[in-house]
Amino acid sequence: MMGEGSFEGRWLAPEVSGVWNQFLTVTHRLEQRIDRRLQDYHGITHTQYEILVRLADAERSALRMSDLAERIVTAKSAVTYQVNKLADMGLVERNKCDSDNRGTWVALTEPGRERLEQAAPCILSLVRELFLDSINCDQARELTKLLETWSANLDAHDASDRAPRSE
Amino acid sequence: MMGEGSFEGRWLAPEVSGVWNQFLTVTHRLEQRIDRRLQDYHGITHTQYEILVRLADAERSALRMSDLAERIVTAKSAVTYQVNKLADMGLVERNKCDSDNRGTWVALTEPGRERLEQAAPCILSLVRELFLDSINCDQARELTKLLETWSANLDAHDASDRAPRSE
DNA sequence: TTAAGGTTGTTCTAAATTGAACCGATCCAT
DNA sequence: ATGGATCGGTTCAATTTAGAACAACCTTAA
Repeated sequence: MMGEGSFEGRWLAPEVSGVWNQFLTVTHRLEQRIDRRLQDYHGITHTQYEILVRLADAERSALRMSDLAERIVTAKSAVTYQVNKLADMGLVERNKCDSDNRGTWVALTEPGRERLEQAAPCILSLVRELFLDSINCDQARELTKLLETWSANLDAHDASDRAPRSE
Repeated sequence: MMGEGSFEGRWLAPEVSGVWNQFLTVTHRLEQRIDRRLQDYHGITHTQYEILVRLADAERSALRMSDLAERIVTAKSAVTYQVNKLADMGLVERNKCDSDNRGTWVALTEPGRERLEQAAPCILSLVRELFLDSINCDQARELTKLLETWSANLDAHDASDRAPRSE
């Protein structure tokens, strides 16, 4: 009734399914920790922080809404919501786009940059402490390779998604 | 103004910060994909699926609310909410706890087990396709080690959290 | 020019998640 | 025992998110 590959109630070799479970658990816990740290000490959520980071990394410290949505991997409506909040806080600025009247540029303001520069060291030290410091060079290389593979898998899966019954 | 270790607008060596960014992106995309697949084909969310999995893996296919909350890494109130929904769907059953009158046992029902056995192969094949198949044995070992380290880091950080100014 | 089709971003609604407040029940010192 | 702390779970309000519907705009091809 459980199909082949069953190991007394599991559907994956235990050591393998363990990796996946722990992966889920660890990622949840990491995000939770960062979120709490940001809210407690810097008054912004992780999503908002990610927006500030992406903006700071961008060309003229500005991005289009859709770009932003793609980079932080959320729905467009969520970006609208959060950008509005950030704009209310004065950390971000909305400007019309000249070349395309539909578009909006979101730009980091000076207070926004300051807030980011305040928060970043705090968060990065947390990321180091929890995540990066435990990785040696070989492992970093290996992990990078894995992440690229997973990313490519997702891209491939994206493509095949348009034709649902391609298997 | 940006502290030491600044690389033209970044606050971490580029290759290192890249790992973290991609880690965030990949985990989001993975979860998104699994969530969509579950909702489209099996009418449950990822959270609900995780609850069913944990129950199926548990002793007598039952767990206490708090246990459940800890295992799926969410707030207790979210568990109450989701268990109620699952109970309404008939996939799960709530029972009073004999030894502790405050407690509630959540148990997988027969329909619950059936639903899980329907969904699991679908999800596991997706997990394999996107995540596991790209990993060879060495990498799996390495990844397992990393996950355990991260987990331990989080535990340690938990402990030091009670004394906020322990640094 | 214009109509068709795709893109950009917002709005609206429903769902999910969190954290705080809360209530019984339990535990443990005295 | 009994009073105070703690635990297990629910309830409630506030925040966040996704998705669908929508309006405005752009592009292209006839």
